[in-house]
Amino acid sequence: MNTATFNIAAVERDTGLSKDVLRMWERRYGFPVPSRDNNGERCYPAEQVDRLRQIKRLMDLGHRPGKLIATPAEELGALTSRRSKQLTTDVSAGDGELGELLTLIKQHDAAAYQQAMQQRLARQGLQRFVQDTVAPLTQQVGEKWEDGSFEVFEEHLYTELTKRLLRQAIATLPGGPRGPRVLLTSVPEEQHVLGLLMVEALFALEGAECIPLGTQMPLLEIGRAAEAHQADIVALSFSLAFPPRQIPGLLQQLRQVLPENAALWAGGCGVTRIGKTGDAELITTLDDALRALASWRRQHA
Amino acid sequence: MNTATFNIAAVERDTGLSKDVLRMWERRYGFPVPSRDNNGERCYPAEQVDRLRQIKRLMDLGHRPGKLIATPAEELGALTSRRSKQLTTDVSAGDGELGELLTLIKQHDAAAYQQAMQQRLARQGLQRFVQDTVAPLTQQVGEKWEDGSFEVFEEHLYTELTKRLLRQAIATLPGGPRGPRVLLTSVPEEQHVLGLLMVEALFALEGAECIPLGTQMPLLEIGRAAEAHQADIVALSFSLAFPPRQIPGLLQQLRQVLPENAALWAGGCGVTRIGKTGDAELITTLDDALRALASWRRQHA
DNA sequence: GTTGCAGTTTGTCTAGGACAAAACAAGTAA
DNA sequence: TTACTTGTTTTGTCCTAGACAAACTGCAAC
Repeated sequence: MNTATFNIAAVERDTGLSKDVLRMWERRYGFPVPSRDNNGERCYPAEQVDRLRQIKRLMDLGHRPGKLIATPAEELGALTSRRSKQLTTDVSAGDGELGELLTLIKQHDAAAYQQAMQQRLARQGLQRFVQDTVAPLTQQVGEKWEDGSFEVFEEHLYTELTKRLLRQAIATLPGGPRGPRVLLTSVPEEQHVLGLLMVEALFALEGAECIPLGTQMPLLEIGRAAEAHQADIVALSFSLAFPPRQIPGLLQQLRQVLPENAALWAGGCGVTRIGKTGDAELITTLDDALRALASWRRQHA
Repeated sequence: MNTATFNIAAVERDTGLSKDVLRMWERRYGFPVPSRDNNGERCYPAEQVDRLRQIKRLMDLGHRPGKLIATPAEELGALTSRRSKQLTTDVSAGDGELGELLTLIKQHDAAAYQQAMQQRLARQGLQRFVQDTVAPLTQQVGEKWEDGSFEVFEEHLYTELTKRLLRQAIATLPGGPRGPRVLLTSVPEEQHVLGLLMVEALFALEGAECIPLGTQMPLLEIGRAAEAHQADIVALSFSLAFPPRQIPGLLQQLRQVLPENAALWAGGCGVTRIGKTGDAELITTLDDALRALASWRRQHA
């Protein structure tokens, strides 16, 4: 089976590599080399799509395409595991329980995972649950995915179940009449929402009024929403997969459509890769976010 | 303000119109006509981006670009309201309470909306809540958005809050050891999840075992997930915004990577616009979904 | 009505060229 | 050693312009 072939649009959808890039690589590196259909259009076999996704994964980790494409398939796996093992060990060493949670996901046992997490939440309280469980767990799932020991769909399952837990926990919190009004969202193309939910949980605990708008808001709409909700802070999230080149321009454009008195905060792993900018405050960790909130309150006391 | 200009990538992000289409329209229809920067690259002013989004909205409704672009801006609004008013009236006439819920969203009063919905859920029970409240409400929000009386961010707020309610309700249901195992997800580029959640709620009520994988799964990964979870049914959702041309090929490819004995169901407004296919069962309404489930059970009794 | 057939509209693909921004390497200064 | 500057290579994105197939329209015949 798996004799299906993919046209260039399908490959773009499935790998996240733009058509331009796919054609450019073919021209420059001689990979991928799809066959052609009757109209002379590219037909990618499934195996090339898989390899492309693996390469994209490594690129998001900081590797460069020229080298990856030159590397034979067998060595690709080795590349990653070497790099992320050192990361994984010092994170997971401290808390073997996280490993058990990961195992439940790996076994696709949704019910057991949810139960274990519920218990943890009850034991730790929401703040520590977010900081000591969800955050490192997400980190590790990311690493497992990077080194290939988690499939994409396993990461999706983790994300989906964890989203539900966090949302449920947030729903039980009282609305915060106290702190600033924080509008939480992400730009189009950026679909990762776990980071936003973690921040929302922490902010809601601090009594801030969070307005979750989900992901993928067009820039002009973010501006309108900020105005309509009279938001004090607009918080955006960028994941590692988001093209870093676009971020600075994007923040600049957003700054221009936002009300003067609204603060713009940009967080997530994606912003660690860009330099400082005058348009937005960059927030790289959950602690940073709490610090930023405290600092905002001091300035607006 | 709003003197910011957008490059072609930003416009693609914000409107959902591909770079190819943007350039083609410029060539053919003479709109949009962006200015150029020092490198000769296109710079779109904010107002053109807004008009493009409006046009895209109407296209998703079935209008054709050639005519829309020829229509002056003032008339665009009229086009839509005329078309959807007749729809709205016969839906909302029966239940004025839905109007109140819409008003709460329009006033951006998240807390009051959530409370009202919680009450409704308690009163109606989950099944009727989904079928008689969430489904028509979603329909109406879509129409309000189409005719411009809802902003995008208001639709997002509705979606986000309603997602939370449904997920919370689903979480309280016991896992179903009885029915088929249903894997719920959507393909990359398809981010709408409310429809999937509604189906999940109904199926979970029927005792089926639902495996929610969130949205945007690459095709090959859907195949792997179906195998790993031993899914009996793979249920996909397509919204109106999803390019209809891609759907048939996509279902065909998916059918090829799916285990033989797994059924493939495709639902959502998006599939109403494509013809019958041998690769998947098309499901256009929530009732259809329940019928399909009952039918599956009869065949596998 | 609806079925079939031309004609028109529309999106997507193709090709290759150009260029700027990012990443790297090497050399120099503290 | 570290920290900074400089030149070079790598890489993605944008550009133009042409071709074609699929989808839709309108008209005619049944």
